[in-house]
Order: sequence, then structure tokens, then C-alpha cells
Amino acid sequence: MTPTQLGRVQLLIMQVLWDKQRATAREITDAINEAEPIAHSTVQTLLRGLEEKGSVSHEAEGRTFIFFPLVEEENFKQSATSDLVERVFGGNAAKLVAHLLNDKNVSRKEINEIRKLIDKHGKK
Amino acid sequence: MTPTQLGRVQLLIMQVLWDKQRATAREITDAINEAEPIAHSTVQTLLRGLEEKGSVSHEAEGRTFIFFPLVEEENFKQSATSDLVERVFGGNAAKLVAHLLNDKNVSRKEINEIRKLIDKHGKK
DNA sequence: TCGGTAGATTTAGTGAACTAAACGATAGTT
DNA sequence: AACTATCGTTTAGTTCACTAAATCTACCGA
Repeated sequence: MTPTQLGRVQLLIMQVLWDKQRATAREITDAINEAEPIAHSTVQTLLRGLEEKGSVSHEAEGRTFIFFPLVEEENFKQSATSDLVERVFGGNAAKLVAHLLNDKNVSRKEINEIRKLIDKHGKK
Repeated sequence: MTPTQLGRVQLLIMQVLWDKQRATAREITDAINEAEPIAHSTVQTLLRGLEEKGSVSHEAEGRTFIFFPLVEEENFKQSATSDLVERVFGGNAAKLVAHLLNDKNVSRKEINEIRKLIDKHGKK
């Protein structure tokens, strides 16, 4: 039961699929190309790999394949986050938050947002 | 200016060094072996790689090398965290926290701890 | 029907992380 | 002096993510 580890570009592909739910390889390539250049054949190769490890599947529509995600975005966020917490913050999620609060790259606006989240979460 | 990416075992090595500040390859191997088996030669090979990319350095003490970290643990946590925020949470740190709050793997105890952190951070 | 276009598939190569055996040198022990 | 344990160094092989060209195939338009 591996946590379905994804590489950088594999994640980009999954994000397109999570967004669109269904997409052809071409649509995925185009979507990624808006942010960075990538060859269509690269996307196809990676889709194949993702299919092999069970992250996506496809059905044929005429002669083209329509791909769709098999894993949930939440599951992925879940394992990516706990991976960071485990490996970098010794399994303590609070340490991660402490780090964010002192992180100069996190804006005051975001910190306020975080505070609001906590408040809302508290009253229940 | 690469964010000094570290592999899983490389990170284990760095963590030993951050903890001890100075250590021989043997000490590192022993420390890691408490948690999982690893060959001494593997550690030495990885130390070489870490030295090549400037993460650690060493000085000779007699015929053995004493290794020490060149990069700060904080810097690493920094880039590992922002990497997650960027790639998985669309650059929004608050979304990461929101995820943690709803994460069943994060205990109530930790959530309280997080709340306390936020409060303390707020009053300034 | 012929040629291009747009699919999918095959093949190939790179780089990084990991793994560890094999080797050579040296210091300490008997 | 010989043996052994312990260094560091060299070499080698695996796996995975990524990259993309080359190729095969089928449809579509001229």
C-alpha cells in the first residue's frame, strides 16, 4: 500500500485531471504548456506510467483516449503532507505550523487567514 | 540557486549531523542503524555526494574524517515546506493548515498546540 | 487514392538516489 | 612480522522520473 508517490511532472498531470476530471493527453499537454514547455510524447509516457501504478485510467473514445484520475486529490494531499510532517518535522504537525508562522515567505494576510481557520475550527 | 534537494537517506544523514553537529561516518551509520539497516559504505557514498553538492564538509582527524553540516536545518525546512505549499497547495499556506485541521491523522492534542501557537503569535 | 495530421506505442537515453561489494592503505595487536 | 579491524576510495548495478525522438496506425481532406 504505497502512498502513491508522484514526481513533479506527474503531479502536474494529476492536477490537470483533478481539475477537469476527464481529459485527453492532448488537453493535458496543452494545459501544462501554459505554464512550462513539455513535449506531448513526454506527457503520454508519463500517463502510461501513472496508469501502470494505478493513479489514472482511460477509456477509448473513437481512436483517442480519455483519461481520468483514479486517486483522489485529498488522498494525495494527505500523504504528501504527512510525508513532510514525518520526515522533516519529526511527526509533529504543530512544528510545521510553528515554522509557517515564522516563515518570512508567508504573508501577514495568510497568517490572518490561518487564524480565522483555527477560530472557526475551535467553536464546534 | 537550487533549494538543495535531499533524498530520503540523505536527509537522515543530515539530521544526524544537525543533531550532533560533528560526527564520523561510523557514528552516522550507527545512528541510522538504530532505526533501519544501512551499510556503512552506503553512508560513505552518500556523504561524498552531499559533500559534492555542498551540504556537508569534513576535516581530517588522524586518519578519520569528521563531518559537519554546511547548510542550516532551518533552510532545509524552509525549502521543503515551501516546496509542498507551492506544488500541492497552490502557494497558499493557509490551505495547508486547513488541511491539517481536517486531517484525521492529526490529533486533537496537536490541534490545541497549534491554536496556542497562533494565539501567542497574534499578541505582538 | 494519396498525403498529411494526429493519435498511440516503442525505443532510447539522461540524471539522481540508493545500494553495497571490492579494494587499498594504515594503525593497532599479538 | 603477520594478522585484523577500520578507514576512505573505487566501481558497479538498480530503480525511478523525466525527456523526447522515432515509429506505427488510422482517419480526413484534396
